[in-house]
Amino acid sequence: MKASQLFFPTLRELPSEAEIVSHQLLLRAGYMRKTGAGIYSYLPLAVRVLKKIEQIVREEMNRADGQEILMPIIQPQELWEKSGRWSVYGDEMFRLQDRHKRGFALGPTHEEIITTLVDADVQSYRDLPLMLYQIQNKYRDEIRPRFGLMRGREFIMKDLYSFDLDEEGLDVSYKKMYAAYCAIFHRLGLEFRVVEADSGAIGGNESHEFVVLADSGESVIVYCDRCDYAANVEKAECVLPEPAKEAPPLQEMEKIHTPGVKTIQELVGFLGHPAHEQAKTLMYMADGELIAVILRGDRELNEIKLQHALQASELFMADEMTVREQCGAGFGSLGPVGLPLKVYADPEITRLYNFSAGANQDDYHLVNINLGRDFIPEKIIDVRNAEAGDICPHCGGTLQSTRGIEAGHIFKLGTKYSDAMEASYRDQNGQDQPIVMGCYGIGISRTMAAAVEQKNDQDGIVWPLPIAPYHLIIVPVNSKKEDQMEAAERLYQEFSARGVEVLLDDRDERAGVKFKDADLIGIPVRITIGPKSLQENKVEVKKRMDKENLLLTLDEVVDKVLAMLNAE
RNA sequence: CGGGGCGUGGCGCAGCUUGGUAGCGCGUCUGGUUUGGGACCAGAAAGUCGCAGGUUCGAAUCCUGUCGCCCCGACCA
Repeated sequence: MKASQLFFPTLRELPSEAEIVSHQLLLRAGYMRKTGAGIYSYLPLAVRVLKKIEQIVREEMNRADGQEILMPIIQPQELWEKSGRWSVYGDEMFRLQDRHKRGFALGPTHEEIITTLVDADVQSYRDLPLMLYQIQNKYRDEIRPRFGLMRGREFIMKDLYSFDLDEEGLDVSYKKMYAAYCAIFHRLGLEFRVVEADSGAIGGNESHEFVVLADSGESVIVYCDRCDYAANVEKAECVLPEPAKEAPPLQEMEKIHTPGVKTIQELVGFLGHPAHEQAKTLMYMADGELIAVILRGDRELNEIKLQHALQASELFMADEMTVREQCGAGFGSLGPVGLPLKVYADPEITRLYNFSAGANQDDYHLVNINLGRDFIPEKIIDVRNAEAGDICPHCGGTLQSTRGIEAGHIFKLGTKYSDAMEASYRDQNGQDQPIVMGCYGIGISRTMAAAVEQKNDQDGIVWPLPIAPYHLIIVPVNSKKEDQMEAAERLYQEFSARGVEVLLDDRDERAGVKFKDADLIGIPVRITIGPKSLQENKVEVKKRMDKENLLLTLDEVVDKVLAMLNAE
């Protein structure tokens, strides 16, 4: 491709709307433009990257016995009513009507369609197992789309669904997909981790996330420094350390006047007790009932764990009015002692002695509180987020923490949808059995953004070779010099003939502009053809991340660069 | 949905408090000089100041409404 023909409008200045680096660079480097909030148009360079990601995904899905299909984006309301999700899915689903006022949804996911499809045409145990997938746009009316492609309202996704006879079959399919996903992210050239994840509202009993590591990522994960354990902080089990041999003597509980002290930090200053010797009291409405949750002052509550532990279908933080009515004090003065409600305590509270917390009276706190003596929780439940420094639940090692972007997520669904959609097969004994399902997604467009987020520097994007829009860019320093252009054309032809995807920067621009653009759009290897070296029949080769040029003769450069690319 | 911010040539912004000629940088076009890390000179085109009402002799500027965008939160998984 000639750069003079390529539509890649690069910007010299940062677009004001972009906050994170992948968003900024994809706009600046001319990969995409915003069409609306969370809706983007992809320009030629982005399409090349997306197609490459899709192709890698497709190859691995096919290798794992997946078969590609394509389902409609527009989905009839009746299918969603059958699964019960038309009313449950809420505002996140784009809904529309046709001229006859029939309801439709823009597909946020395709369980309903595919289960219906499979139900109609899979009748015998002989037809299973089956794995079907598609690569297609998804639509979710996010409350707040943000960060460019990270959370869009329209995005490209690969979704595969597995259909098995039973749980054992599902295990096999799940393992296949797990392996295929590892292969995919490895081939994409990205650093990633597989983490145990919460399966959330989708249900099922096993789930893993594939997280592309990047400091700006929204997912926080912990991983063990000794074994291969890794988990989303929301899922990671928290392990209590061995108790101290001897509990310290219990001090007498005392009420302290603490005017104006509302936060843990303020109390640290006031009492001199560190946060981990205090208890934090959080108030939640769980299915309409006000409850209190106690955890160590320096910890964070994990609402998902709480919701699971309480088996609550509806859970949200209580408002101060309700709290004040029932507890006699506002936020910042609450504590477990004497609360007329169900109190749930994190296990760590059982290891706290003589700790402090609110007194349920404004401007007062209690010190030397002890569980068992001063209050008895309804239940001890693990409800905090895991953190770096925690004990690994598998091997006892120490957990480290890092951030990343959830690019893939695999779930065991079980029979949730096959029950709802009545998708069954006839077994060997002539009995109808529900099909056991799994679903497996990769955000293709999000993966592109995640790659940029992980691979960039001051000058722009640094694509891993497997997903770079072009492998190589040839830059004649001065496009008006015939000898330079001749050499450039010759190399362009030779590389192209050998299967290398080459961009030839034949634009009538100064060298500086060409270099800046080449770096910005992130082409892995650059060949520069300049007057001095060309006199010696040589050209310069430079990898995107290298500082130094390599001088090679025109005769050897093709083989050498091919070897370099193959080594990547 | 709550809080905050922003809408002014293609992009980034100033002007608004105190109403009176729409401005700067980048980009674009023409000509010339240049040509190894975002060149220089000269000239040019391009803006219903988001939209709709209102106040006023006069509105980018003041008032009301509305639409859109960005950030934080809640929500979702």
